Amino acid sequence: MYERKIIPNLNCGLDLIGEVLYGKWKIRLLWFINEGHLRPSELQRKIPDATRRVLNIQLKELEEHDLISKKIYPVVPPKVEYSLTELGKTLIPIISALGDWGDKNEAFLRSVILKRLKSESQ
Amino acid sequence: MYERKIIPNLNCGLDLIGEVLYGKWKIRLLWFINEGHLRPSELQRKIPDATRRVLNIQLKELEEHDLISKKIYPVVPPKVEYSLTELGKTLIPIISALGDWGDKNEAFLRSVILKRLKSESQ
DNA sequence: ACAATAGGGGAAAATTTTATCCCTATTTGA
DNA sequence: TCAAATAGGGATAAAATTTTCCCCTATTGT
Repeated sequence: MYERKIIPNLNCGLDLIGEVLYGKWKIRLLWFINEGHLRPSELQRKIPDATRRVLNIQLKELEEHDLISKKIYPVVPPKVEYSLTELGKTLIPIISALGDWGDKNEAFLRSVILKRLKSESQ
Repeated sequence: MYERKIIPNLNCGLDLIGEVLYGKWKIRLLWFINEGHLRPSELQRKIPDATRRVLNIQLKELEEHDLISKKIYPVVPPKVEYSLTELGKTLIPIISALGDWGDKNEAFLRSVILKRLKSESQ
């Protein structure tokens, strides 16, 4: 596992939530788990742009930060189900607000983001 | 400027907001600008852990995404003031909710984050 | 025997982000 | 005359994250 060389700041609430939510796929993982897609393979289907590997890594981090919990069923082939912890559930309204904001401003955001990407590659 | 090789997905609201808020200091920048710290040097004092350089870069991105606007006063020494755009202002309640969540769970979050950092470097 | 299924992980490469260092310019004050 | 304040940028290095590639487990069904 990668060992950080720069110790993160944990001064304020924003630092703390940043530390547990920073990760390209984490918010989506929480969202889809909340929607009932509990198994790793389902999550992979919902997030096809991420590789299995990253999803595993980010799921593990979410678990270590106690936002989700993992249940392993002792069957073959293996079955695993994730679920939100109580703490994780309290994030859902916030994630929902984030998604709503993005949806509401969808057209505008898409245009400014694309404009910037184009000017980058001029 | 860095040119991305992987084109970001812009499918849903979460993708879009992620694209404009992803950046280590962006949320704090928006927050402090909202609090009335408008000038680059003030923002640097509020966020001493970031270098001038990164703040400039992230401020520019926020500006290109139309979350903040920049006013340059033609004086010497130079004076610059940022302010939230109407769109930027609509993010404040969400950022506030993020910070509140972090504050409310401060003790717990700090402990799980530190536990994970330690186990990393075992 | 062997593929399919469902889950997972190590190592290294690639990508992206952030940090460091060194420059520019102008005016005020010591 | 020289430092401080104020804002900014280029080049490069370092750090962090994500992706790619290949490997493993064990059982069931063909």
